[in-house]
Amino acid sequence: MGVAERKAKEKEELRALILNAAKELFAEKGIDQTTIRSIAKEIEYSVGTVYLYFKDKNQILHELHSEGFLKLAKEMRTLFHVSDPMERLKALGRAYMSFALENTQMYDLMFNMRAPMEFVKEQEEQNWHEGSNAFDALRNTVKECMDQGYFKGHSLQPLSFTIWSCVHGMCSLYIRERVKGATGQDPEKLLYDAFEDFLLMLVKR
Amino acid sequence: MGVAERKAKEKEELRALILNAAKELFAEKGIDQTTIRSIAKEIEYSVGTVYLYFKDKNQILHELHSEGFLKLAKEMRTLFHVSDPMERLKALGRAYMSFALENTQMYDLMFNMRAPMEFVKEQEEQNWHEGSNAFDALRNTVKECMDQGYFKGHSLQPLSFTIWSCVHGMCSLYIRERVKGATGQDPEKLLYDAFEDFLLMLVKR
DNA sequence: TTGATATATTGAACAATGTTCACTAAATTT
DNA sequence: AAATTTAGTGAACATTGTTCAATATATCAA
Repeated sequence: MGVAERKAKEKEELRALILNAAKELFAEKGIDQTTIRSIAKEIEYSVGTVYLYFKDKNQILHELHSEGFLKLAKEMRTLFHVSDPMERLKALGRAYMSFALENTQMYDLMFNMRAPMEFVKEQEEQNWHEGSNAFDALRNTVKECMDQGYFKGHSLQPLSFTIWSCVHGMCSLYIRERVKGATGQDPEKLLYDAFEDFLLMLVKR
Repeated sequence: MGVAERKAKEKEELRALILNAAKELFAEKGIDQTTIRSIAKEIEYSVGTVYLYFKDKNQILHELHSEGFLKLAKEMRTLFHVSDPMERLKALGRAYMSFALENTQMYDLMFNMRAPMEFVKEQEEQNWHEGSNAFDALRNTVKECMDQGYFKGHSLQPLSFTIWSCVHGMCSLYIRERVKGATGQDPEKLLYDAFEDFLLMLVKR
């Protein structure tokens, strides 16, 4: 038992080592530069070893994407004490956007890249937990706003999706470098201004 | 002159042949399957020939992306006869979304992929004509709406960007396969519902 | 302790990709 | 007809993700 236990722990450690190396390379150099070889080199193991702990690159990227959702959830959890739902909704949106701007590679992985979804598709239960949990949290807050009289004439599901889309769209256009070229303005400033503008739109009864 | 003229024409034809082959492969199989080799094979020339007409793959993808903008502009142009600016804005949004849903690979290339922007960056005048022209058209229509009393309290530039972001966000989440997993709903239906919901939001004075 | 067994790790090798370039073929000019 | 310019070729290179026979290390049984 002692041996098996220790072995399991060691396996876990090496697994975590690989993931952390991947995460660092990823945040530093972006996905294109994060090759299996570069990960192996970073932790001073061979490429083959990486494949003993992960089925393929998609799995590595999927696990990183899950860590990203954990981090995002953690940052958002601190906002659930805000009792006024509309204030909470605004704060959640701001937090979401800050997360995207401060973790561009990770955000891109979570919401734009194909790799994590390819991995999800290969699983038996093809459920994208991370996504549905996040969307549920948003929808719950929107629901509370509606209960307080906001969003008259709107429906919960489409409205929630619209809100998500809007903030995601801003972040995505920013990360994929479309903002500066199209608008001719400083992207970060425009993003913040547009977000505030969107809140204004939301709050109209 | 006759010779030089004919030669130039032949060059143009082969160039167009390459682009068309690329466009077809692209729409059919997606970007990953559109390799230089597959393009060369399609037109029955060697890989080397492709590189006589295009600097690199980024340039090919950039030209395709430009064709995409032409097509989108063409579809939108038919809507400029709508005199009521708010009606025109709605119609433009609908057309934009339809374009994205019916040309997913092309839309992805135009607004998500890195390749065309990499090419733009390498040019002397790093201006993203296609993007800024499209955004200008949107902004002009938004401006007209404001002149008619819509969007009180909003600013032109951030508001225009917000509108773009919202529709782009929906299309992007759809194309990158995040909608079904997160919302548990039929993506196409949700997109249309959410779009209508967004229009509702826009129109409130 | 030692030999047998099981587990862990390696890195050369493969296929696919974008890209280059010395070579050949064709067309044009002299 | 020869020389020159232009067009086209495809083998070769570097870089990917991925595999797998060979090797090394650790565990266990006697």
